[in-house]
Amino acid sequence: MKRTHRCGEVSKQHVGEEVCLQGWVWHRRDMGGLIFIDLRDRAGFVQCVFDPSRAPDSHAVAHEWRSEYVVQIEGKVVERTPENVNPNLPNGDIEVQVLSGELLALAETPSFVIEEDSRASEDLRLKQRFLDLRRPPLQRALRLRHELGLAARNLLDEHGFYEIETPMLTRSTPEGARDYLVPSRIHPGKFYALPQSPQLFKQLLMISGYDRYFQIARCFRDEDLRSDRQPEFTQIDIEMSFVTAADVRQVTETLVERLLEVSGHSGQVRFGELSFPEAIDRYGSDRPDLRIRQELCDVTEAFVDSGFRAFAQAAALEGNAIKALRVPGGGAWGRTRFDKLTDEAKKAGAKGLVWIKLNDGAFTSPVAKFLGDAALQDLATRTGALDGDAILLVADEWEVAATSLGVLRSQLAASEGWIGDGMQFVWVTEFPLLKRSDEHGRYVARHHPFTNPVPEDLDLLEQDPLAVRAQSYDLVLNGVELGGGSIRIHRADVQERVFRAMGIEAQEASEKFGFLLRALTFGAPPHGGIALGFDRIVMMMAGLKSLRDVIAFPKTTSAADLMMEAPGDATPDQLEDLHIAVRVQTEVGADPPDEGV
RNA sequence: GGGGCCGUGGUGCAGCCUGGUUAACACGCCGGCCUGUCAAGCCGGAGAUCGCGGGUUCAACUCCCGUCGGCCCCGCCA
Repeated sequence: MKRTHRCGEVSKQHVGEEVCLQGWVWHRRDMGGLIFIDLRDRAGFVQCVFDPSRAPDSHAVAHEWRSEYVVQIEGKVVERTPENVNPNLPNGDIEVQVLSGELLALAETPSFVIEEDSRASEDLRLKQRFLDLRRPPLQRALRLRHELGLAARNLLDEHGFYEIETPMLTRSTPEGARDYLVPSRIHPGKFYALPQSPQLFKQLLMISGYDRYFQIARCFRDEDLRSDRQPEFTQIDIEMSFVTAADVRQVTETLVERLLEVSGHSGQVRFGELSFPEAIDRYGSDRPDLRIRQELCDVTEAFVDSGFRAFAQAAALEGNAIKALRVPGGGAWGRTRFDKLTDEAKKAGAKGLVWIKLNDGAFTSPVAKFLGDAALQDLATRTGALDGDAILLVADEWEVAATSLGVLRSQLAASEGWIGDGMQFVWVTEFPLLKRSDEHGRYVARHHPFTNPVPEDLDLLEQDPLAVRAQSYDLVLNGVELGGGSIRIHRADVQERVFRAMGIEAQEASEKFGFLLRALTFGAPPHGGIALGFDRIVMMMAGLKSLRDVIAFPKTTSAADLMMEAPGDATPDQLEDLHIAVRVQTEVGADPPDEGV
């Protein structure tokens, strides 16, 4: 007999039916007489009853079954008697009375228990990912991932997009992250690079007239990892011709609304908008978490004529600011707590942190004596600080002052429970086109070098490059950057000016991006697009905190695959073919390399 | 590249600071009892020399150094 249903799909509507189920033995409860087995598959599980008086053969078989055996049962779906109903289970009102059972495959005792919330350490689970993937949370996450990917494809198709694949073996381009390189056998000494994103290809597709493109594209970046960063990850990559930033954002919002719907986040979503300066000024971050209500205040004015020399001087300087953050309840905190906050602020670039406590109408602060009561009262009014609160202050260059307090804002929000519920989407726009790079000693693109400047800022490119705004936009959800995009440069002359502003001369530009510059001379439509981090979207929609929980076979923080034992050694023959000599530092006492598989 | 935390039966942890008994506990596993359990229960049992290497010491799971691996963070990355 063939399988008739998935275990988790058997429900009250099947009562009376004869079914054949196949799946894994999950929990087995042997009463001596009756044996209960929860038979599990990707759809869920169902309780199967083996009754020695009704079907002695199958009962004897089930007696031998153990966890994770793969088995087949045939039986009848019956309603449970009222006292035996388990209301906590989706199908706890029914069970399968087994008539016959057959073993399909034995299983070793799993090295960790397959359960909803595993207690096993993550590296063990990663080593035996095939077992970990049996756990319901992983099964739900990968199902959701499938559904979101499918929904994205369908929606983009409905909006006239073509899904077009672009190469995985491509060439290294300057700017951006470190590339993963692939040596060429046929071209000795040359390397392909795995794409950091399909950026250039999608622009070329626009130039070729494909009008609307998307791809659920794998991207690779050889940088150090975090819980929200994997060396290979997936983007929903979108590009459109003859559009403005508003058009791209409109499509993106429609897409995100569909994805919310599919993942069960019903209700209206608002997409807020903040300019980059506003985001920095109010939240101290270019990806603010708007679930946190506390905002930064600008109190520069309060210090202009203040008796606190250090701050008065800072306030007087052009481009500087004094930013304040009100900490509800901070009045009760001790010295140590503020010292720790000061350390954090310094790590974030601030020169220091000033704190003021307000208790019973009186101010306490290391700098209280320099300020005087009137000034302190003024500060309290400006920040809205109440009795029992504290105020944190940083004086510095405007962006440094704001972002260092922004770091404290996020940290305090996490520790003090300031984070509200919901999905707070916000577009961050008007990013500066360029930023200073200490590493390169010149300006580099904040987004990427093909981002179109705001037209009215174009002439600032030569005079005041940092003041040039980009036609770019980031989509932020609850403090997590879901994606970003821009309107691209579609004129060769503008592209050359931008390269020049970044200190890339015409010859260098043509060496590195010649194909793009050439393509731009053959009739490029105005175009723009966006790339959304698909893994992050799934993570957020599933309410999870780690990307590893929404990727079937993720890598560790050292970019290793513990199950495959990747990366692995290459054989001398392979290296020979690739014209590669390996120079590894072998240290005395170091472990010998693993045997591998 | 830097900082922090962790590594003890199959799994998760206690012990380590204040070196010295049979390395505790829970889950899992094995066996027994049990016909309505659903994280089944009760009884019994097996199972670790403490990531690896070196050092200190009469003696190291415990102290020191190094190393490997995992996680988190900064730098990096969009």
